[in-house]
Amino acid sequence: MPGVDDVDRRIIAALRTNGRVTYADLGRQVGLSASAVHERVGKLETTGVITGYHAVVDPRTVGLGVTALVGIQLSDNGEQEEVATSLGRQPEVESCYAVAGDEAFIVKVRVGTVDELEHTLGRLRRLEGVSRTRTTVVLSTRFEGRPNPVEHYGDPDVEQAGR
Amino acid sequence: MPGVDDVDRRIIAALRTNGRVTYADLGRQVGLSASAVHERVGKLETTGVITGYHAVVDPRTVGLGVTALVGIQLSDNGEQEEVATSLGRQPEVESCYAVAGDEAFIVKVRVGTVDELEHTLGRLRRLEGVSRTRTTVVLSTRFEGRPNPVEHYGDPDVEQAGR
DNA sequence: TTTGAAAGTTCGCGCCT
DNA sequence: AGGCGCGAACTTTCAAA
Repeated sequence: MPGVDDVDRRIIAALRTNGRVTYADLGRQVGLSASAVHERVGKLETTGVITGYHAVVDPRTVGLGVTALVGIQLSDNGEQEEVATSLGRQPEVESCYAVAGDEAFIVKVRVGTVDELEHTLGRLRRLEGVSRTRTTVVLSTRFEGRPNPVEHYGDPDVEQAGR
Repeated sequence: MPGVDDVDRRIIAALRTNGRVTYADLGRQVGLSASAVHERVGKLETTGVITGYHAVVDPRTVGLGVTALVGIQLSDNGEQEEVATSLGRQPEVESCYAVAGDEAFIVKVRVGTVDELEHTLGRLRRLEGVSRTRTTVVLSTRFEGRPNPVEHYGDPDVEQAGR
């Protein structure tokens, strides 16, 4: 588990910005041959730094115009792991974070209509181990999943030592 | 602004799962020639259905091990649009949602350490137009940005009619 | 939408530093 | 180790039908 060096960071930044750049282009951007970049990207993938490449779709264009953030409280005997698993089975739940505070999870839900939201919330509330939900409706997404700028990528070791 | 048809939906699903598939492969998956797929994907891009392709990076491996969800309250004279713009200028703020409720925004922040989180929160609180922040620290990310299953993609018109 | 063909890309391998 | 260049196979990206 080696360090991610400076060239890797620039490769990562480029791939976060455009996940479909060719290795040839990437090489031009970072000043390496296509084969060298190919090799490095392969290593970043197998070491788990890059976990995948995904097209991002405007949810409204595919009938998912309603987004909500939902806090999930466990019941007294609620098992955190089991609830997490159940949440993972709900297709409307796009992201799931275990959080500090009196809620066990905050999840992001995407559905087509408020009708559907009502349905989905009912389903979440009825999951084994869940006592309460608290829903915040998203009115508009200003920006989302923005690639963090390059200068914010660092070697984890350096980060921990240096502050 | 035409409808997204069934083949488009399958193309979208494939590209959400693997944003780097070749058009040739895509064509095999959906039963079309590479050029036909190429044409369709180009159309999906220019009509704003597909907004981009991004590599997904494990934040921990690039020194961003701390995530928090932060609610932002406006001060009495706080201008929503201006605050949104300011939030967009903070590189630690990865996503920003305008929400219903007594907070104007909920943002997702990523930093390297809790020290840095303290710093970033101080900065957010001091932004023109912001009165309060309320921070929820993420303990673990169970899953994030999961591609919604295909059966959840639909023609927006059909969705609205059909429920 | 398909075919066809030129230009460009991927990706393994061996050599070089 | 890691980068480079080669080369065969494959992919992209046109135009024509």
